[in-house]
Amino acid sequence: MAEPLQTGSQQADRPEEALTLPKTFDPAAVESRIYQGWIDGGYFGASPSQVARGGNPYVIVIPPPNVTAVLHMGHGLNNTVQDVLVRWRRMQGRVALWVPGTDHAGIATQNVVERQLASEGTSKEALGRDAFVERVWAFVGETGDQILEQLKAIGCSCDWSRTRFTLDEGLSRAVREVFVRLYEDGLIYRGEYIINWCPRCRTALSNEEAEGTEVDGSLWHIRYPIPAEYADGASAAAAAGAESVSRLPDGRWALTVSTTRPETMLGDTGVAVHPGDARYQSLVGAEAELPLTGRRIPLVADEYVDAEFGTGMVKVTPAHDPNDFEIAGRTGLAILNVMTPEGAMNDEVPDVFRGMDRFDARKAVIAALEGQGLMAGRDDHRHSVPRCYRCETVVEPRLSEQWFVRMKPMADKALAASRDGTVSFTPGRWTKVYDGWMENIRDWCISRQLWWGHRIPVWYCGDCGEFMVLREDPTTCGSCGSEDLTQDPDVLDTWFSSWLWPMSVFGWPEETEDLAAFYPGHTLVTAPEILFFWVARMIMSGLQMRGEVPFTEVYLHGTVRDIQGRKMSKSLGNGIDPLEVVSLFGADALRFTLLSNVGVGADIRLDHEDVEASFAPGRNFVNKLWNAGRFALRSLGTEPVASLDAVADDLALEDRWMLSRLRFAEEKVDAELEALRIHGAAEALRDVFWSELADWYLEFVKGRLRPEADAPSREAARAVLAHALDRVCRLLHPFVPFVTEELWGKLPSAGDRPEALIVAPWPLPDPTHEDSAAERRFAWLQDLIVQVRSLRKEYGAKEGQRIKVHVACDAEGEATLAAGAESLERLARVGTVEFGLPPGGGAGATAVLTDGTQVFIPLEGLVDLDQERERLRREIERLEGQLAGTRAKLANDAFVSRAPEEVVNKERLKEASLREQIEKLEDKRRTLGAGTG
RNA sequence: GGGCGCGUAGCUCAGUUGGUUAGAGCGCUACGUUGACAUCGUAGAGGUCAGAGGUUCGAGUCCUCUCGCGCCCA
Repeated sequence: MAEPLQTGSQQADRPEEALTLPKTFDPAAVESRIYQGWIDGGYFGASPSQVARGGNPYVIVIPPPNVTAVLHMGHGLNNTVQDVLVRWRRMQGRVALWVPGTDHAGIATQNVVERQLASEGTSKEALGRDAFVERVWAFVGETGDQILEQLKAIGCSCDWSRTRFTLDEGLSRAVREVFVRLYEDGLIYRGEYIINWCPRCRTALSNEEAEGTEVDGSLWHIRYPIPAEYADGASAAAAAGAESVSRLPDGRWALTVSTTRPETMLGDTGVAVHPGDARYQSLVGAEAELPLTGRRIPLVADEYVDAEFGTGMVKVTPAHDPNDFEIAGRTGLAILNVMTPEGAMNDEVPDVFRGMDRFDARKAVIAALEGQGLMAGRDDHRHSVPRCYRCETVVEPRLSEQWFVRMKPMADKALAASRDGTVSFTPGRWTKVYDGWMENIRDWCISRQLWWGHRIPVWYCGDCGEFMVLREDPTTCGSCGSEDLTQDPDVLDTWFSSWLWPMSVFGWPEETEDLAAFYPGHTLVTAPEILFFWVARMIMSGLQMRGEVPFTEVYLHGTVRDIQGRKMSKSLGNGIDPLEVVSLFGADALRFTLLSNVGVGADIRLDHEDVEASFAPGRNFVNKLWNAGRFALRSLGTEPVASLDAVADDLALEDRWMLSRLRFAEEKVDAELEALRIHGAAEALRDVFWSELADWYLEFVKGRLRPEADAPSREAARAVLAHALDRVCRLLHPFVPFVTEELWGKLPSAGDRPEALIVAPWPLPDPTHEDSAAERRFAWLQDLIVQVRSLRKEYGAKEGQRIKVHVACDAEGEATLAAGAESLERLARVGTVEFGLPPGGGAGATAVLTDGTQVFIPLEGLVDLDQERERLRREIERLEGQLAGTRAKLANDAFVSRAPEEVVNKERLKEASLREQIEKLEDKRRTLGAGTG
């Protein structure tokens, strides 16, 4: 049953039943109702007209999750952080807009559907391209918005009316526009180079998509015989110290090369040494016999070779290694591709290896070489093997014709934007990582041999051989008029559309009102893993296409890990499903747990085997908040609450203290959020709500809230309590939106207020509430109470036992105590308070506060005099330890003369305070007599 | 090989420009069901701030090195 959000106008006659809340907050019962209320209120939306009317926009675009994705804890963290920022800015009055959407995720999505087809006994080839793409669309149509629905469950306040998908028509137009424009500007080119090839996905990958993984592998040493006619050169080289040149058992000369991938030797077309390497001078220009193939390959000189590494001689496989490809380009070595797109050996290799998978071929080649006595040995070798970031198949460097983006010109601009602070990174250390990547930028291979994605807008003419790069599909060849046109079969890298996301979601390349109002945006929140893939490229495209960075601050949060520090992943089975957490403890508990853990850029550890313990902090916090609200509602009753102004003259010490602490928290939370220190804000909120409001203020005012209490005092307490809870709800709303909205809606308030907390104004610190005198005096009272409690406990006073307390303090203390006696009595279970120490001492326990106030508790029958003497001795010893440290500082001329005046003064005050405390404790100890202590 | 980061209580982590008695949550110990909350309260135990040098009147904080761990790029 949908119950509308509480509104300000309903405040006047709050029904009695609203005062009784269930003992624990039941998230399941209220979350969907609250969320629907926000939707119905239209609070998530933002329109350009608001900006046109002078509104100040605040824009976040979501890192679009894959259409195939289901929500994991990483998404949970990422989106919770974004929601905090957006809700905070919205309450500040900004035109806050958070644009949601999904990414078509070329390889990932295609893989999922291909697996489906395989399980049905068919394949994409059997279906044909068009039918396959249709099938993927159907799949996306079914499950594509699943993850966005899940975001609603954790409270995300995205403008759902603006949901975008990277394959939407408008966004596709943006992709095509950029491709054509960059081509026209000479920044896109087609060429035949070594690219990273995934033999399983059968597509090219960018350098960023080939992830290096360290493995303990092998370095094989293979001997290539040297034909007899070069024996003189070989013998000269050996004499010159070339260790890799030696004789085989049959007397032939041979040279030794090393490789981690023996199977590639079948594609060798040469051997190279450094031109300055004297050892091999006599062999440059000679030839070697390539084993197993019957081919002869030349020995060439090239600067690339490191004479110091290994034997200083390398085998060259131009079609299967990027460096070797470059060597071939410079030296004219032949280029021989020996593998199929699937990663098997092709027809260029001897019969026995043909059709063999590359890893089988490796074993076969090794065995064959051993059989011929040409395997010189093997060393353990730890090295990096690139794997496909989508399927983890070992990537094969492969010579092929692809489309590339020339990155250098764009990188220069993007680097400048970081250098001059136009865009900033939090934590700051990522700036260097970003700069480093920009400085060493490499061209971006953007074509993918997939069917799911943005088709490359290039057409080839079957008649004249020309090709065209076009914004609109052509019908005839621009050169010869032929209608025999074929579009490039490949699609573009998914990131080639996501790098436009901050512009394309607003309609670019059209100059829309949205674009004018909401571009550039402000904060980008994501994980460092996609700094290069996505963040860096968005900055480049923004600058290139519109001359402006797409956002000004980048917040890079940590990774969610398990208790052992392993990244949560499906394959490890160590993940925690955010939706499970929501159903168990509620969205607020999930959020607060994550948020109070996001130290800037630090990883978050959660125990997947004990979800309850992991999310207890958030759940407990929400429960505490709920119960404080429950108590307040009951105490405040149904009568109207006065404004703070109206009760200004009746404020008690604790009222002034609470207002002063609130003012501090308001300032602190805001400052922490500005600096993107989310956990700092969460901590400040916990402090003010739990440690101050709940632990102290509520306990202090309980008496004053009773119906029989003195009316002016009661009204003041009611006003301050209502105000404090209102402020705490507002400050907490971005963090725990559901429970605060629910509670706030039921709270009484002094005047009219907005219809919902989500759009209530963010609290501005009221400087008139700052009250250092109240803070000092209240702190004294707190100290007194804690000391009494501590002494009670020390001597085992029963909880229910009302004790008598003597307090010897100054006039201010007496005044404070006179007003706060009731609280002291209740909070420390005190029966009577007497000023001044009892004449003649007597059996009891003593404590001294930092200002010299003496607290004496006569505890007949409880206090053991020896125990008390021992306790006093330890206390004096502790204080003397501190005093010694302070005196040493003050005795140091260098400290007194060089440290700032205030630091020295502080030390002097500390010394006096310590001395006074020690003296009083010593006095007390003397009156207890020598005893045995 | 190059770069970045981390090492603070049993565990997970804060500690913002050097200046307090180094903090929080969880866990632990003792007591407690006083009409908000046992998803709680009160009191407490627990730290050579990885180690060694250095700068400074003063170092968890700045510098150098060592040890251990992680990540990124080649």
